Amino acid sequence: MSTVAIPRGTDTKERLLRAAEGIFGRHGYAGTTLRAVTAEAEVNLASANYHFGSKEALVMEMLRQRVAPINEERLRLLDEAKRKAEFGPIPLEDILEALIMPLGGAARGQDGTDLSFLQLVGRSFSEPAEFMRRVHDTFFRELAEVFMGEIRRSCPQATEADLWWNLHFAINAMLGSLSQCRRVEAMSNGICEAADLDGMLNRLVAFLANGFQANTPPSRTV
Amino acid sequence: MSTVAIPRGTDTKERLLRAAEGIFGRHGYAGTTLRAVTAEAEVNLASANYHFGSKEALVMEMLRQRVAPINEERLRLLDEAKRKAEFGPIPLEDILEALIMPLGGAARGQDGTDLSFLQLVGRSFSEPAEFMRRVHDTFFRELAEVFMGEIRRSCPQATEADLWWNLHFAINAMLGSLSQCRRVEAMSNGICEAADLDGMLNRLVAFLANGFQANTPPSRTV
DNA sequence: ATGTGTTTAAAACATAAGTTTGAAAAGGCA
DNA sequence: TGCCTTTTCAAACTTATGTTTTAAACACAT
Repeated sequence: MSTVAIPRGTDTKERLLRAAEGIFGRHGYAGTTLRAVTAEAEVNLASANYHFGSKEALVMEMLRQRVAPINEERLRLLDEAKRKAEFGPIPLEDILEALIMPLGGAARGQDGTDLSFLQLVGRSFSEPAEFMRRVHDTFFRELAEVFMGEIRRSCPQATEADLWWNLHFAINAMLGSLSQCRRVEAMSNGICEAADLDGMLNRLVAFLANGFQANTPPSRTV
Repeated sequence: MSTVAIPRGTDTKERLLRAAEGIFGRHGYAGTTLRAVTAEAEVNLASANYHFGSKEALVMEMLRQRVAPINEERLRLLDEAKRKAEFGPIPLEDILEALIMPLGGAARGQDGTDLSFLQLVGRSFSEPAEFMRRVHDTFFRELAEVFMGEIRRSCPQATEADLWWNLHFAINAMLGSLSQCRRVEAMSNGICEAADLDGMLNRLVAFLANGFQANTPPSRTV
């Protein structure tokens, strides 16, 4: 049932964060019970509240530690692409790569690929819990603005509405597809392999880069 | 807090299904409590178990009643497109329209556009609850096969892996984007309007049709 | 060694939620 | 009307879960 056991000797706070990560990824916020987390972490139930104050605070801290480095890497890659483009418009594909590829790096732990981490990121977006919305605003609103700035420069012919809609589609395709990547294996009867992270991410980037080139046609009746 | 009140006179079973619909859409499966549902339906708490046997059965029945007509409409549109193409390969855009447009019709109730219905559909995909996975397999596995059959005929040059991955991206973009369509309004500071259902769906179809044309490039290192 | 602040432990508490129960009310039919 | 079935209702039951409490164990400086 559980994933790789958390090594003994690790201090309690760290063990809690690690256990929360796996359980949140697999079962979502509501399904993350402190009893399950403390059991997997092999620590006492009360220690969760002792160290973090509340379940919300524990999950928030876990997300912060996991998401912050990814966003830093995203901005770093975006900056790198900017310099590569000599501060002119960045090719859209490079922008999307900067957004997407850091997720691959983060999912590749020391003990192989951890797909439940991708679920975790996806859930942080789709969770209905009210406080998760705040979480997301905290971590992603500013990032979206920065990326939108570059996208705008790269697609001068598109309207603002076009760009925001396309970014919306891209973000949701990214989070949904990665979060649910196990499903494509089942659907395709094993032809697609989610464990091939690079393959998956490259396909995703190509798909979204193409999608972005859609100049939205005028509304038509269906 | 609640949406439009459910008209009195409606029989209990119907009231429960309608209330469950709105609450499930807004708060997900775990957040759908029988107490909240029966309160919104203005019926007694015990009636949920009396009429449906369990919370799972109530939600399942609600989903069945909502999803089944959509899938029928999807197959009808696909068939229509097939005949329009004189039983040759169907244009990819038409296939995607058959998949997506019925969601718009379903979200347009008698009292205006009901965006929470789109959330409902999206959640039925992303919910971590184990039984929701079964729900989904029940309703969508066969549908995916049928659509894949047509997609395959329309893209003879692509590999099976290409097609399944692209379909995966498209489905997740569709469900995620529609489910979270409120967010694009916030992100764009009101430039994008989710209430304009036709506009949103047309943009989505265009985006995905373009994305599908991505011939996945060979894996490259990043 | 002793005292002090920190961490862990077991148990209890309070609340929320799915379900069950038994009686009352409503509906239908001879 | 009288009888039977179906439905509604209020209340209780059971379990799950976040949180708190109190004491013991521990770490470490004096």
